[in-house]
Amino acid sequence: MPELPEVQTVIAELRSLIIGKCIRKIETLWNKTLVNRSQKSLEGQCIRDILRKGKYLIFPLNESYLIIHLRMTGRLSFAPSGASRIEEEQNLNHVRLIIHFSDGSRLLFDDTRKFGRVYHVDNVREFLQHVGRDALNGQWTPEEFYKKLQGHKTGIKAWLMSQRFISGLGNIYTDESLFRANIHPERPASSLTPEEARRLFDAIRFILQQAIENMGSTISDYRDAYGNPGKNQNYFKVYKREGKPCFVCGTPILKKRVAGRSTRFCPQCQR
DNA sequence: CCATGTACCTGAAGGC
DNA sequence: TGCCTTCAGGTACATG
Repeated sequence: MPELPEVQTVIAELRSLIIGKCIRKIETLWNKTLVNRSQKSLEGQCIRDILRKGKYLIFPLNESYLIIHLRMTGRLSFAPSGASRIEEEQNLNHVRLIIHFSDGSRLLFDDTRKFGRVYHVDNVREFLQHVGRDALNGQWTPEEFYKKLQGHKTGIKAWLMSQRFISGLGNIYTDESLFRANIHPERPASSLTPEEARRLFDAIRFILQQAIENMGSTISDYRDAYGNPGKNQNYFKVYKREGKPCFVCGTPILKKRVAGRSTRFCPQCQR
């Protein structure tokens, strides 16, 4: 489910809700959700900050780190102290883990499909070393983006989705970015011209920032930390629009399996 | 290195 | 209504 904009939206909200709070207890309701790779105790440690790299949420604690990946249906919901019926109010029917804070408030991790994970680690750098630089990291330049494409004959969609070179893009925003840049999803990554690479670079930033302004996209499961859906699904140009006319040229949008995923694109506009 | 398939899970939607 | 298949915002791992 959540890609970079959805994770960013949740983080922005959690920032004012849980930074500074201290963990009283972690309650696991599905044992595979929590992956503990640290010898430190979580109890008594406090949330010092909330960071993000790609789709990973990073919570620095006093002596270790909690790292969360929401995968397809993961959802984080904050329950203030005294909010005893938040599960019913927000339709949290698949709560897998609860962080109980010392002030009585809670952070609930709900995850229908059980793919999401909460990792407890000592070394973030080591844990995320195979994840490429975040798509919205200010260090990116179009020139560097172009250079990274070189030597990779794999399709541009697979390249963007791998998370190894640039992180944060999933199925929705990859398709939306490639449409905006007029680039066919099966083009070999290294075949992009410097001009095309710049168009794609600009398109990625536009698409992601627009989605963040719209509080993410809700297809079915995604909700923010307050249980509210996003609005960005109203701005899709190709995602879920197969068979409908392209907004630019009128040609029906195609749906095709690319890089193992359903891929939507305009065969006329994207070359 | 690269592409493809499978596994992990649940539930919604569509076909019959 | 019910049964069966397919599909879904993701990633890791095995296989050619």
